[in-house]
Amino acid sequence: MGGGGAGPSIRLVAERAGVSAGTVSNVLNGKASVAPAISARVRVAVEQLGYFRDNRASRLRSGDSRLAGVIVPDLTNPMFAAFVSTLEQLGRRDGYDLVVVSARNDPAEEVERLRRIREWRPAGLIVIPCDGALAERLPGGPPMPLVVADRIPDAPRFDLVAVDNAEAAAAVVRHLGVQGCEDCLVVGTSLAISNVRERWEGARSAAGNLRLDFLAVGFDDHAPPALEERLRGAGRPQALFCLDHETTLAAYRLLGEMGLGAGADVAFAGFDEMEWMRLVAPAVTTVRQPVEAMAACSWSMLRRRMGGDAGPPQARRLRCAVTFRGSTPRQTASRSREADRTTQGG
Amino acid sequence: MGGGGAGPSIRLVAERAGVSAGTVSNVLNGKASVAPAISARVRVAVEQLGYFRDNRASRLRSGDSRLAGVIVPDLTNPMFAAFVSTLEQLGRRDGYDLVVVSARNDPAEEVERLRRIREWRPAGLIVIPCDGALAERLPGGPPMPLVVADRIPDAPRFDLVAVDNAEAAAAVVRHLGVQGCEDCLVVGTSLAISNVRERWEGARSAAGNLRLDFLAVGFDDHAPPALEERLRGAGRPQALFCLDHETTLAAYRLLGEMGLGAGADVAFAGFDEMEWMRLVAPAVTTVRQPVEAMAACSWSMLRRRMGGDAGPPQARRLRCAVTFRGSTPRQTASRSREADRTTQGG
DNA sequence: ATCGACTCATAAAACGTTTCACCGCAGGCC
DNA sequence: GGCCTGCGGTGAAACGTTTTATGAGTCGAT
Repeated sequence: MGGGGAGPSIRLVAERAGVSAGTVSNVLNGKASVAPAISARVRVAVEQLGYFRDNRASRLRSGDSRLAGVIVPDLTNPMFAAFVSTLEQLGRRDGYDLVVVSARNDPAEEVERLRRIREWRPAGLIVIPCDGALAERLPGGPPMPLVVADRIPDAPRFDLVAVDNAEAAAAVVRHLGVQGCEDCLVVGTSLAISNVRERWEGARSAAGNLRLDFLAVGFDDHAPPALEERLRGAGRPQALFCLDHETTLAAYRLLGEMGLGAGADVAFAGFDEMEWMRLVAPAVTTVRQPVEAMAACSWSMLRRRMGGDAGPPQARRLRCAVTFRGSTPRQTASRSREADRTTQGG
Repeated sequence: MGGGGAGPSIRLVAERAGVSAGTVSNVLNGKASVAPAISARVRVAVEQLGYFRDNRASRLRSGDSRLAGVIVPDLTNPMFAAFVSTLEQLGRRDGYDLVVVSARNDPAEEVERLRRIREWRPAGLIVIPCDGALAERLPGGPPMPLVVADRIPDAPRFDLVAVDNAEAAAAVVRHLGVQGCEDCLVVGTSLAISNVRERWEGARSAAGNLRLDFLAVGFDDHAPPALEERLRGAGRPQALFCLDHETTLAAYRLLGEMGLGAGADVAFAGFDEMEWMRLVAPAVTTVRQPVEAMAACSWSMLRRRMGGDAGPPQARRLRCAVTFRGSTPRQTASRSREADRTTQGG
């Protein structure tokens, strides 16, 4: 006995309590009514043997999966970590086990993870895709409840939860304009990510007579040379606006290494508020995404789907909060100096 | 037939390919040799039906679990996130699925998570306990391969991977002494956590004639009032040394809110290097823990246990790196001023 | 021609659980 | 006493897979 896995089986418990296996199951799951005396005997046997259920058999037999998969592009990104952490709490509250995996920003790994998760027969999936295009390279099988969060796949066949990227970016750009900025370099990892694309378009739509220029710097460059070049010398823009977590961090670090002061030498704004942005001086103007709300919204949508709702795909947009801080100061005094320097633009 | 979970069963594939279920299994797992013609037919059928294995049945039947559980106190702590992320990569490399859960710094939740994970019959567990005492309130059952990381349970019955806490803290304290500090307030969440305890003891052992004082501030206080009181007014210590991630962040934020400059008004050092510590001015002196190495070490120890090794528990200590930066400056010039202010201490 | 050895495929058993059909039995009612 | 109605328990089937014992067939050597 003892079997492959450790631990006693339900049959052993049944034998010890002098009842049948079905009765033990009924006691443990409360599905059918059991006489108090028997129930007590069973509980004692469970306690004595240290029995605990084998979910593999349990979930196999009862088609009820009570398992949900979560895939994020990168667990070390604090935003995604918060997302997962919130989901975990919600899942637990509703009696679901969560399988959390990170795709490490690699579409190939994403699809591989999806394959493996699927083999556990989850009741639903919440995915933050690492690439807009690859979100629909989902394994073919039967459609499974699926919520796509944060980043929008190219084909809108799924339930969707995201933030109001364009509006948030527009707010930042408008602010820069009001502060007197004349030109701004907008930086992001890649326009292949829907977030970055939407933010860039939102920024452009609100540019007014602020000159905008976009630069894609990719993921793994800590000090992107292309960016460094743009910040060096006479052509340096008055403002720098970073469209995602990675870029914001990399650019701010680069500014420091180049001896440029955020706010003083270059106005600086970014996405994805993190604690340090309030700790530095001057503090950094950022867009704060409502991660917890996004997680909660994703979970409730997924629950509805797992409950059997088969309506058409829904999309929800959550509003971001922009906090203006010292890193995007009024450009009055410095503008003349800057204008002098950037004669090439005139 | 579709059954409870979605997707076709292995029997359907077998029927379609005109073979038996066992043969399909053999083709898919390569355990026994199958004639090339049959193998091809089976693969075609698999492809056409979109078959994929049901791990619940698979792992149930073959006792092989190929599943490992990971429990950390808090996924939003970047150190633990990095730990998990590394583990995930290693697990995948070795063909293991990982179940990752966070205990949210709550021992009760930790034990509840452990219970639930256990029901999936994992082959092993890697735990960063949220509390030294509660690590051995493990569910009773049969002993399972288990590696405890980062924090040391009170009873050393398990394999253990941790860092050289005492030595790292001692290095920081020695540095403070050399810089001319006379008194230092040491802050940590709780001495119930072995890390904090070891660091505090290491600090004390290296104090020399530097006066040390310890303050426990708990977890959820963003601006711990007790700490604020100690930093206000005449009794303010010359140096502040924070013994863990949470405290370092909270204390640094508090300094800012109080208008005190780290380095200028109070020498400041902390544990758990994070990116912003290099971004602020002056940069923060910190102890960097080798998280990735800790994860790799945990995994290799667990693999050995899962492979059947039943030797006595082993313990490994990894070395931390201390980076001295501007937040712990030489106190020569300012010491006289400070001494003037802290007349009560003279 | 017979035997042994080897290769492949099959049918059935097993894993641990839940569910389903069934049955004994007590009690109330006619 | 016969009959219906529930209650509370049982044995067996089922979930989808892997494994094991078995057997059918081929080939080469005696």
